[in-house]
Amino acid sequence: MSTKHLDKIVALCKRKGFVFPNSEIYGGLKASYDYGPLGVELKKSISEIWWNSMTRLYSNIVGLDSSIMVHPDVWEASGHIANFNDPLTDNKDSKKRYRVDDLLAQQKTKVIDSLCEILSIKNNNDNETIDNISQFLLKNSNEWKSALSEAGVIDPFSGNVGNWTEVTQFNLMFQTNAGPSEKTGKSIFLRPETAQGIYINYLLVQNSMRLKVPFGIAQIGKAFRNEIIARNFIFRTREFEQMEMQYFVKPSEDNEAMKFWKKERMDFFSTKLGIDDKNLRFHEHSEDNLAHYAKAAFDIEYNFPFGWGEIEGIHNRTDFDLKQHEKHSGKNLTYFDPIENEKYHPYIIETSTGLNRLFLMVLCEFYHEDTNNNRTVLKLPFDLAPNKLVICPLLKKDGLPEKSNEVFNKLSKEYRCIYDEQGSIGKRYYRQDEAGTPFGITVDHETLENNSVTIRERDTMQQHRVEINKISEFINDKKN
RNA sequence: GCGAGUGUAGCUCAGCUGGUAGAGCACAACCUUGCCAAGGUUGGGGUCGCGCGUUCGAAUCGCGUCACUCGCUCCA
Repeated sequence: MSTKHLDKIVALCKRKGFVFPNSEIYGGLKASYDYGPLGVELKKSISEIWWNSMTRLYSNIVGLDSSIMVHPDVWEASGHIANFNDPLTDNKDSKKRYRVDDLLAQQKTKVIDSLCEILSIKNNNDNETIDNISQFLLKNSNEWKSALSEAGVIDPFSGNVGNWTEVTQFNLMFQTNAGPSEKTGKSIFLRPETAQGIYINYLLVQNSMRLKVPFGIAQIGKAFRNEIIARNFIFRTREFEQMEMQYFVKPSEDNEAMKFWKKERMDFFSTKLGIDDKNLRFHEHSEDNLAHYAKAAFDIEYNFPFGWGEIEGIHNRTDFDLKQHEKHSGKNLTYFDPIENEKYHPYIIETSTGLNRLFLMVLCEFYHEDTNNNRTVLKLPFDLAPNKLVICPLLKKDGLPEKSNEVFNKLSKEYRCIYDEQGSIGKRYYRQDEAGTPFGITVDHETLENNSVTIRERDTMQQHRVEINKISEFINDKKN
């Protein structure tokens, strides 16, 4: 596979109505995409398969749909605000990026002296002075664009004075105001992950459903991250859809639960979505690479045309989040275990996957170029295909369109069907191959005599003669 | 965010050193066609990403901007 391959998928997505660039008539909006008529069906199919498998296959997992906007203190508690508010600068020469306070802490005193002089900041030769400098540079970045270079701030990587960019701050979270007036409105954030909505509701869910540990809460919803860079089509976008399941366990049983979910989630991709094992692998986060809340973390990665990329994270978040929310809210968030007769904060095993990434994965996995027959085929499994059947009159005359409409009306009650009478029959088959439609039903003159049609299979191009009232039976038998 | 490259019809692209926009495919109508694309006729569709500038005149040159691709960087 190659990048060329991805380009072809992007082109197919636009051509056939899977994915369009957002705001295209205005020149586009970076890393923002819209899902077209076929795309919305595929996306829904994937999320339905996930939702059904989570909430039906496991009797101790229930669903939730929490709101995108929550009390701002939630993000204080979760660590999202504290961990992402550092002023940064880039050295254009070495192309390295630094936190300004870290960078200044590594400078000789004369550099700090000189900075204080340039900026007229009181110099106490301490960390506070460094903080003052970096905050000042952040607030006045326009005026003092070149202050760092002027003062001779050294790049520890190159050992030379850096060619520094103006100091900027990256905010992961989208911030806005609740209430129509900016003055009186409260500052709120669009959620950067759906998980927190589960944590703050976990006791309400547990009580209302009379759940006992271990139990899980599943949720599908949009999340927003102000990514510094967004690349690779819909792989990393600022607005995206998460499918998360947070599993609450006895702290002593966390390792076992991790093991269980690692296997379950890997199986999901291979058996439920039909992804080839050789395109899937685990990636374990090394200890010094773990997020601030995690004890252990595994990613499931897929072999995309642009390389291996994360499609799901399975993390042991311990009791970090619940304890944080307890601390910040002042409410008791312990779970009472009636069997052990004790109270504790459950450990949380998180399985978190990105719907948009699965969408891209599915397209990459099932995109095929059939060079023998000179056609492009999207070999989507039946359950994922946006349209299941295409109904075609062999010819656009002799009452065949009318008969086809009858067949269409009958079958569309059961399957998502599409009707096509335009062009030669072969062309119509090929058109639908590219859109992933698994079966073609063709009405011909014989149909008028004995009510039988031709069913043509997308992947093998084989044809079968089937009576109209046995079509469902045939398809249900053949579809997987 | 930094660096490099790209941006002409829905798609893939042509358009040499500046002189009033082209092809193939796709799409639509009619004909042809009796089961696997590319047969015929006709037609719709582009202020050449956007803006400013240089010029008598710019798709073609310059600057800016937006978007995409690649590398670096970042990634709760």
